[in-house]
Amino acid sequence: MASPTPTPLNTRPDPLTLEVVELIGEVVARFHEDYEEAAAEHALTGAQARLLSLLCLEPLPMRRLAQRLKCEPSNVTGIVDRLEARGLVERRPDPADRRVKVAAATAEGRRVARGLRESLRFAREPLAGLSEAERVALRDALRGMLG
Amino acid sequence: MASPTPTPLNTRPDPLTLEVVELIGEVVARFHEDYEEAAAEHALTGAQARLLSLLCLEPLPMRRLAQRLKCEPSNVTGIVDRLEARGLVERRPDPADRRVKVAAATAEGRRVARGLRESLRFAREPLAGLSEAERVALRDALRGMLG
DNA sequence: TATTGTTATACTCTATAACTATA
DNA sequence: TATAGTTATAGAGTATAACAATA
Repeated sequence: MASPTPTPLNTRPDPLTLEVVELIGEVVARFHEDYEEAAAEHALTGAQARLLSLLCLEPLPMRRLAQRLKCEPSNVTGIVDRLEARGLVERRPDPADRRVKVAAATAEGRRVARGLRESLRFAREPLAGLSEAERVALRDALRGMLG
Repeated sequence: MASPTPTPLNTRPDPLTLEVVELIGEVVARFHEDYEEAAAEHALTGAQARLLSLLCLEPLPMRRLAQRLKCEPSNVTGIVDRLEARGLVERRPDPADRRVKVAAATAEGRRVARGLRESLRFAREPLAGLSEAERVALRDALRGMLG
């Protein structure tokens, strides 16, 4: 029997799906703008802000950091260098494996990261305009998208 | 009287809002990954892909292009240079103002942009997993967010 | 031998400032 | 004089390849 699934992968999406794609693109663009702007307010680049935020959750070896940021390990060296020069991050030896260097946020780094989170207006303000029911619907739809 | 508005700007967001913010961040990250990957499949950088996509909607003077991309006009010169070298974009004189150069996608540029759009899996596939009602709810919530 | 982090290199994107050709 | 586009310059992110230290 024919499947009732909406938007099969190899046919054209329906107008509703197209509009949602368009809207997601706009949200993504605004979110990014807002993130870069918030980072700049703290004299950080986007990459630096993302790395610092990751390290505020837990210290990570350089290699792992590269995996999380989805970039080459060689890039992480420079980003950590610049954050370390500002005292926001430090490199610690791993006693279990002397090849490994574990990057960790300093107290100052965590302070800056907190300020960064609080600067993120867009992710919060427009949400304030939604009713609780709308936010629940949005949450469920987003969960569904992320599988 | 106390306002019943959810998430006033200068207080901590409630857990629901926090989760939605988290989810939006993930969607944004995945969307971006997907976009960069699709661009790379066509030997384009993200910036080149965005500029080319804009020009497929309508030709634009360099200055306007910079405004749309939210970057300095001097950057647009290089991006258009690289796309022009590959025959995907061309610069046309503006008869009304000889200072202006209008950038336009070539037929080949439009072909590449079409392939690019079709490569954007993430924006479409996860949506296919949502019911029509969920997609409507998502659309309305996104519209609400964008004001 | 394999792995971790780094260095060296080259390219792109970015902003700033100075230049040119028009207006 | 003001504006459109460019050039020149410098900093940052990115990938690739080669390297040292360690496993």
